[in-house]
Amino acid sequence: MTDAAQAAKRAAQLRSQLEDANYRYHVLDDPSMADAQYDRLLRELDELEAAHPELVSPDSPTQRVGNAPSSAFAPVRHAIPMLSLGNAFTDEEVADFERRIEERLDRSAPTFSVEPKLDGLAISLRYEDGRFVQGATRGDGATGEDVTANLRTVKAIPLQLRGQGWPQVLEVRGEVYMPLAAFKAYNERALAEGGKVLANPRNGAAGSLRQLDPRITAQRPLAFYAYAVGVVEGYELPATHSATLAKLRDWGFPVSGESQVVSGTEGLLGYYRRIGEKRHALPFDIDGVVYKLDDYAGQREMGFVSRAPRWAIAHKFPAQEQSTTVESVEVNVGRTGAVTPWALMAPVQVGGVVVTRATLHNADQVARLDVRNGDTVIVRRAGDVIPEVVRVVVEQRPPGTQPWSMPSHCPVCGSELVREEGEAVWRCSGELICPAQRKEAVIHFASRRAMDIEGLGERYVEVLSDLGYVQSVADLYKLSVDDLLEMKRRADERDGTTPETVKAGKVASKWAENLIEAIDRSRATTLERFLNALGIEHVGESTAKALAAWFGDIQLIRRLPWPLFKRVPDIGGEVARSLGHFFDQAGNQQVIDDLLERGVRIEDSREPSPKLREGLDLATVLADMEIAKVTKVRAPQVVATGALDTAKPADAAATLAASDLPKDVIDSLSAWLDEPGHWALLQQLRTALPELLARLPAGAEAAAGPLDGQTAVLTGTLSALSRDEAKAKLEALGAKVAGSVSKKTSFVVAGEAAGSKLDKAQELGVEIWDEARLLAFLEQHA
DNA sequence: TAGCCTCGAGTTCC
DNA sequence: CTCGAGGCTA
Repeated sequence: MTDAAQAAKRAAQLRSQLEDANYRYHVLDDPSMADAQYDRLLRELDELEAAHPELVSPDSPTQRVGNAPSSAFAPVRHAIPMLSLGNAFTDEEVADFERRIEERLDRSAPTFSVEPKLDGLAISLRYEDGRFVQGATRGDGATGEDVTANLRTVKAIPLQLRGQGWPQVLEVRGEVYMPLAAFKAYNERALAEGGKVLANPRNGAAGSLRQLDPRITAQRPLAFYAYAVGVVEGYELPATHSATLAKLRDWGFPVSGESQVVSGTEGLLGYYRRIGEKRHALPFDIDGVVYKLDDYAGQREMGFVSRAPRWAIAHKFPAQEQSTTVESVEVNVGRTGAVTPWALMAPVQVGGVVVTRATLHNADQVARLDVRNGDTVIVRRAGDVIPEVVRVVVEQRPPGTQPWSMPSHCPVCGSELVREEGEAVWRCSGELICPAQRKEAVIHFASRRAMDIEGLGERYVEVLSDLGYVQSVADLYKLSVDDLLEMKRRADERDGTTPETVKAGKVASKWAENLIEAIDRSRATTLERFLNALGIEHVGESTAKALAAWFGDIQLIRRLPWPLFKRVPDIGGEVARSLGHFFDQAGNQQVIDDLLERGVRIEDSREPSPKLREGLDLATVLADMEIAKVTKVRAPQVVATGALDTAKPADAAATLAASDLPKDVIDSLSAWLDEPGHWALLQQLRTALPELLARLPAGAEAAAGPLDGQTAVLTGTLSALSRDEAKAKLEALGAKVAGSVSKKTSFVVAGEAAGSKLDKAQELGVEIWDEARLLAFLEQHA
């Protein structure tokens, strides 16, 4: 055999191996070859073709890396037009579609071939004698663009048909798309390398096919599914669409594994529901499902209306992404004074609900998106719930707009807005004088997880606050039924809505009585709720619970020098200082006094926890205070000098100077002691420490629970008990209940419709309990 | 000091 | 649900 003949034989062998690997990977979803081996064979073929240029053919796998750029896309006329489909959005419309077919064909419950509708780009592929010769976009349906060179780079598209007995001429229609995982990976890499990221998988796929340089297309992770045929010559197709799909698969085309055959309206809607539920688990974006009458005879009989077939329809999911216009960018002032910008938009349906507003988080986010008044924006419901502005359509920006900027003063109270070094949020400096902050504080105070005043929502707090009835949260406990009725009258007067009927009067007084009763019920509370209700910065539910468990008593907590808060696990310098700052303010102490005076009772006061004993000494606390140079090692040495037991700062400084401590320690401590308030804080600590120690019960630890040291996470909806109840019961058995899954999670309790947390648990191999298992466990350890 | 894990805070709509 | 930031740990 000649050298050239041998090379030709080897090249043919390599091509067949590589195409086979492609087929197994993209069509059968059953890879037979490691990526590295694939690359090795491809390189060998490439070298072989370089040495023997006569061996290069357009259907060689080496050509998938893309050829040099072409200048434009030639128009391609579709001999059989690429149809568009009619849309159905409701069950009703699907039923109508099915009924029309039943009536016209005089059949009951006809059979349909159904499949997901991929959100990609429709294309047509032409094969002559089994070889891929031309690929075109859909275009307007009659004429598309020749993108053959780009399509050659898509590995899921066979360059040569498999098996035997295929038509002499075959046009295959299908969708080019970008799998979600590949899209994500591509963007991550692009971001890391400073390249351009793709906006979404659909645009990514469309943009990739319109690249003039196929070598760029080759870099994009595109995939393909076949769903129909166009021109077929020299071949008799099977009688049904579903059988044709099976043929396409045999010939080497990927066909959606989700396609099925169902019958009647019920079959169609059932399929729609099943796919809808699976939608987020699918590895690609879909925007609905497609129903096609399965038998070709029936299709011919049904015919067409204008451009769309009567025998097929797309049943669309409610759109998850929509465009709308920004009417204005407004700001909101929260409980902590955080000023958050949000967009007021023209109402638009997104994922089945009407959206008019979306948060923009903070000034940085507005700048990043560059949202301006009048802009057209793309809105999406993040995690299917919360509306979010994805991006601005800059091409549609009206002329003469200015970038948005954060106002310099609070829109509610006029105080200056300030931003802490290194923080993202701007805050209103008005604190307690800002009506917005006061209002939010009251709403938080009354909320379910705080004092739980039923019926006191945002609406009423707003009026109570505006009309001056409630300045501080303690004022709530001064309100009478008459106050509320008068307030309501004034509010109605203000709004100009006053139907003064006897009935309205009765309804109003019943409302007032109920609210007063709810306020009264809230007087009996727990320390945890009370602490949470105060609205101390950085102190939410979880921290409030820890404080309650460790210190047990509000009278102790409200007078504790701040470094002692750091004795509690999960409380560090920031939170401890925040607590100290809050209780240092006379106004806040007054509010606590007022609340207790007006009948608020903390019903679970108890001794501080004996676990505190460890570390309740001056040296440990001193090390906690984050004084420069006074470390864990140095603090005991400082205490040993006795300098802190002296009567005046000057004495302390003298004692320190006389000690054998390093000079830098002495200097930094002396400087610290010179600052206002620090000496006083030290004196407080010296009295508080022994007092606290004396209050600690000598008793042993509580009995061990069966879930001690375990962390549980709840997700989905439980049926027998609420999430809060489940949480409380698990905690009673010693477990910690966290909000998110990590590798530290001991087990995840998954109820109905569990979402991303369940996925995460599976990914990390965390143990998963269903509700039955939880109930059985609780039962057993009751 | 970086890199988890959590918690807090703000948010939308029914 | 998401983002930002605090606390803890290797």
